[in-house]
Amino acid sequence: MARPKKVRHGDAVLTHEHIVATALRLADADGIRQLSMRRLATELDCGVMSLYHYVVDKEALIEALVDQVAREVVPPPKGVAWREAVRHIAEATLAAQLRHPWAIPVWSTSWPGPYRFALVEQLLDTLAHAGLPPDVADLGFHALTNHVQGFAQQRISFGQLESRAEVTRDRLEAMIAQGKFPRVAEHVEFHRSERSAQDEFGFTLDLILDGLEKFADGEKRPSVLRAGREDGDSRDSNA
Amino acid sequence: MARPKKVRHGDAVLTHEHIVATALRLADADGIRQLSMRRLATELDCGVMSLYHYVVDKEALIEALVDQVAREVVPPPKGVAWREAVRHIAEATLAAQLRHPWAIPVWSTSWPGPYRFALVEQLLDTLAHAGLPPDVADLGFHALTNHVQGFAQQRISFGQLESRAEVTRDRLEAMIAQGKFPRVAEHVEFHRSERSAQDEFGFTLDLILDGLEKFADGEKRPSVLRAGREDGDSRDSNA
DNA sequence: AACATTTTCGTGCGTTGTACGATTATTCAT
DNA sequence: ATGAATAATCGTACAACGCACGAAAATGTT
Repeated sequence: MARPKKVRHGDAVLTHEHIVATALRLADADGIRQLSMRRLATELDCGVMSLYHYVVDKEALIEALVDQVAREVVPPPKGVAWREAVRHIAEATLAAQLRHPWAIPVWSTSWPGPYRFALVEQLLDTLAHAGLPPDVADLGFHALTNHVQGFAQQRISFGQLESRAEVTRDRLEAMIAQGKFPRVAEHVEFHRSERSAQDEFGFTLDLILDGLEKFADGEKRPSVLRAGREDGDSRDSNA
Repeated sequence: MARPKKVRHGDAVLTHEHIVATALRLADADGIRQLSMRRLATELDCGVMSLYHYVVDKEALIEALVDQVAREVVPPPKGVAWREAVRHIAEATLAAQLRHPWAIPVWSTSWPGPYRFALVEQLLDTLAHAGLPPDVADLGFHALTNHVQGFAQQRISFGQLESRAEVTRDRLEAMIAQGKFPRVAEHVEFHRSERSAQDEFGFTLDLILDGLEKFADGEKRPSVLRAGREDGDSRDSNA
């Protein structure tokens, strides 16, 4: 009978929000690889299995974490032009991802939660009001999100390559020192230089937006795409 | 003294190539999540720790696996125009990734091996001969690779969403059924329709290439980028 | 007071990567 | 041929993981 008397160890009440918030803190601090259910339970001062009353499994937990990051993306002000709205969404999403680098690799992999759904809806809706043919809007959506996602990924990869992690850096230096990859060497040099501190993100963003805008209001027709869905923008948000 | 006599169980000789080839087969068959050192050793009919004589750790193994995928990308024929060369590289890379879907999430995450380095070099070199300002080439490189990577990612995500995995599909249906995301519903419908069977990949690829081409041979200057690196294409492959 | 429901969590199972050191096979100098 | 050095193989063991199961406690209801 030498059982511990109290069953609830922690002082605070255990809730979904509290669990997710704590997990988010741990992920921000030590990365997502260091986040285990055991560590999370220890941090929350509760038993491991208690967590499973609020979260079906670890995957669902991570989904919730990513969704919290998506939640940080503040929507653009109402009434701005579509290009500005898109730019706002893209930049805000990038910023949120860079604030939580661990989320970047899982962003596209994990199932989207409600906040990420809302974010997608927002971007799609913005593009739908841009006067683009529906097909172009659908494809443009992916072009834009791919840019954001890829840029974030590249940033952290190069970032952790440059800062610490001598092993990684030495490996790059060794590869370049072979002399077999002069263009890669130049490219790395470009990223190290101040030139690349310019608005790289905006450059490619504008490139995509310019490309899309050409299709606005019948100015140009998508050549590689078959005709279809000519209804235009008939359906509104509450139709 | 009841020790097993033979130490080498398998018949074939254990080499790095053999290990990587077998691991690749297992990954293709059951996905990378099912690939464990133990399973690999079992398949090779050797002890688990024997693997570590040829591979420093599992991460290095996976790097080698991804590099094998990069190896499958055949270079474009010599002498073709730069746009065709870029298109070739992009399409071949996409095809290789889709042949090994498990590699897609790890492609950007894992350290690049020699074959992926060569692939990067190839694309950079192609862009360097396109008459683009160096900065534009460097940024265009990322725009292109992000498109390939993102497209591949989206393809497998949507693919495994549509085929089996009823759970996942039901979750999407439930989200849409809420009626809060009409644009997402349309977008999913677009991807399900025949329209999206068109050359979506090429459309966005052309969009990027068109955008880049405007900067060729001084036709246009990058506006958001500060001047710099005006040397143009002075350095050749063997300078 | 008695019961039902929700919340908590200890125990244990199966699996993972890999550190350590022993064993065996191979090569080479003598 | 013989011994020593080197390379290759692998059994054992450890710490960590996600989580299934079912018991215990807390809380709510009547």
